[in-house]
Amino acid sequence: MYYVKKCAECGSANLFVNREKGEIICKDCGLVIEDRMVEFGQEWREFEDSGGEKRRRTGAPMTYTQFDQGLGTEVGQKADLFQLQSKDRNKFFRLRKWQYRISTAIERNLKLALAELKRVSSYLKLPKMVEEEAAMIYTQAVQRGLVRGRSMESVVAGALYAACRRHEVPRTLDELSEASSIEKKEIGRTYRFVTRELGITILPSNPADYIARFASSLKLAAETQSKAVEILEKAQKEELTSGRGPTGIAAAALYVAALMHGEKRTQREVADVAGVTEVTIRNRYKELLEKLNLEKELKKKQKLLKR
DNA sequence: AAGACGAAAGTGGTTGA
DNA sequence: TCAACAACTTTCGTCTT
Repeated sequence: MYYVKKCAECGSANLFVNREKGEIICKDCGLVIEDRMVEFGQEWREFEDSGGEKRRRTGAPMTYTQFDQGLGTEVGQKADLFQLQSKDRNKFFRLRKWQYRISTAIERNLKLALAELKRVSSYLKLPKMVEEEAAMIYTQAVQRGLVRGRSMESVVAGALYAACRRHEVPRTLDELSEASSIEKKEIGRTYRFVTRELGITILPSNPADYIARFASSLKLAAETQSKAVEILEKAQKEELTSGRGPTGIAAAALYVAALMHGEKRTQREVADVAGVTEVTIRNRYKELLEKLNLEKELKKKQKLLKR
């Protein structure tokens, strides 16, 4: 659907469409081809329910997509967008006058919020799609009055965090916190609240998603990276990953993988980039060695490396 | 001296009555 | 709403390289 037929990376036509997540994934190389499949089943239904019959096809959902597409464009065009949006709303508040005040308030809020969102997003070097998704989530949150009683910034941060998770480019709460100067727990709270209220389903984040970023911070070879992922897969099977912090597991897997490939990093170094403590790495590391029988493999490699 | 290891106590969040 | 609980952190002493 949506006209994507081939993988941009390897040209394969072997694609997997995940409607729920709005993604197309190449089965051969794993590239996620983002398309504008803005299909949030649950939210749309919500709007259909409250928006009346006429708006069913062309109402609120269109606004999102227009808004969404416009996000990626230049500032000059942004004004048009807001006009469009208010134009769209005009129809609505002809019927209900009081809506006027709310919608202008929403627009004002949105302008500020999107500026903040952009700032944080560029600070974290997030992909455009994530930024747009976050904007969409934020827009919905505002329209549903979820910002009331919370600071705008914290909702922005929460929306960004959610968008990151949905796109499997996870940033830790710590990173979001640093970028937005909102407390970690506050972001977590609004994140949970917003996703619950909007009915956004988020897959539990996968430790493997962190590997690439951590590995490059540590300047580890690609080999080591894939070894770490391999270890992670085994760990999943042994149910070592459930309930534990994904970053800790990712860090431990990387640590082991680095040892095996003679690219030794100290626990401290790994712990720092992963944002966990050495103790956590040690615990995970111990579990990994025990449960996956990596001990002999590790010793063998190390003996080899000594010579 | 630096890193690895592990015990013990403390913190923040989840869960279930 | 509160207490029990698991995961994680902090701190610190000891062992290893």
